[in-house]
Amino acid sequence: MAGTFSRLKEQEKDLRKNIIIDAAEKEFAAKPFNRVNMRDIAKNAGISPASIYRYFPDQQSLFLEAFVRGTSDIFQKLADIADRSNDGALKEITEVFIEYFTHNDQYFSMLMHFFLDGTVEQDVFEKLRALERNLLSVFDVAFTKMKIKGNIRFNSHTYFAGLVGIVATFRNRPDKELPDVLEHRQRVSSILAGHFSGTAD
Amino acid sequence: MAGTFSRLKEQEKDLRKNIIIDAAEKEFAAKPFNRVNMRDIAKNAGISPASIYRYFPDQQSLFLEAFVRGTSDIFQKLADIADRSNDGALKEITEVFIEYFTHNDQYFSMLMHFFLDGTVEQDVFEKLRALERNLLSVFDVAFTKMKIKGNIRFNSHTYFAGLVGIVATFRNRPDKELPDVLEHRQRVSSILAGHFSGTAD
DNA sequence: TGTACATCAGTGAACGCGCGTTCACTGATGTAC
DNA sequence: TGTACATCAGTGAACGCGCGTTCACTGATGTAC
Repeated sequence: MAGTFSRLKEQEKDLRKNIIIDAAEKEFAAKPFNRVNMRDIAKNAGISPASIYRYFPDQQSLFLEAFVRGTSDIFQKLADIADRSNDGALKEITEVFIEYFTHNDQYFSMLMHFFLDGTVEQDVFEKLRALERNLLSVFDVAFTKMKIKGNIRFNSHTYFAGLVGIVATFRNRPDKELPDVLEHRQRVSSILAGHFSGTAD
Repeated sequence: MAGTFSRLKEQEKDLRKNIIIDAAEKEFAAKPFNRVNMRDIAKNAGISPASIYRYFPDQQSLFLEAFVRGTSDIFQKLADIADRSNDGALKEITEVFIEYFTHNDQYFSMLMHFFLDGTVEQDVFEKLRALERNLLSVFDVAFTKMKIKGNIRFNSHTYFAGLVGIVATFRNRPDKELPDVLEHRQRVSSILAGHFSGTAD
């Protein structure tokens, strides 16, 4: 059957795509986002640079797919926490968010890059917007359960922006190791959570 | 007198430095930060690219000096507002901050670049840290006057991060014009201010 | 079972561009005597 | 007042590197008959 056959071929192609994304992720984990390049990804995947272009139209698409695949687990996890809790579990969501992006800074840098760069293509942009909406709705759930005063969605926006700002502002430095950065971010974000819970600390 | 003479020469040199910084600022205002280059700055200043290197050791130093000069007024203004107020004037500080960085996105992008890049040199980094401390102390003054509960400096950190996140997260888009972005940022930041004032809205 | 042809993954090398920075040089101005 | 020399701003052209992407080609596998 031609149908089954071409479906098989599609699956094989997807497998090979995933190998390239694996390689990209390894590169992202090994060095700062802005120094990851196609040659190194190819080398890491054991293929030639030109081959990548059989699977991805350009670099940006590859990066986006890596980002989406790499962050889907954590976004799902955050959604689950919010859904299952009675009180919104804002503190836990916050901690998990901070913990994840502290240990996976590559995705945070990528996100900031997409936000700040201004040269992202339309369809890439749309996909990111969809992701952002998903994430915001996690906070919507939390704030709804918390019965927060005022407009839910605006509060979600504000809170999300706050978390992004915390990760953007407190970063690795010559004198600061990762555990210290994590601790500081957790402390500061718990202050933020406190202000949004009505129980300042 | 050799003293006076060489002082005059120093002044002239500073004047010429400032002409280059003027040109850099014009470039920053005209296009996204990451597309500003030395050739265009030189062209804008009416000199050759090589000449810039008589006044600045490298691009990063020029950018930093442009940033410091370009933002010193607004930082001073924010400090004044906090100092002169009785209640800390958090709302006004917030509005001015958001308004400035919405209309001078080049400096915000530059700041984010310095934060996220990771390849900034030690002395550049130190100068930015000093600037950040200055800005944080503005919020310290405000929160002290507001008699906020908890650690003052940590609250300043949190609040500053929140504002940074708001500017980083809500940006110009194909479908969003500058006034809309400003309005949204103001609305969201006033929610943030509300949570830090104990009067949620 | 064999032959001509199509399809497609894969490749090394090269293209092309942007861009920070340096080079080797010119020309004006100041200084020593 | 004149001459040799030092200093320094300024320059056009080139260097050098990184890097995304494309080119022209090979070789394996599938298809038609």
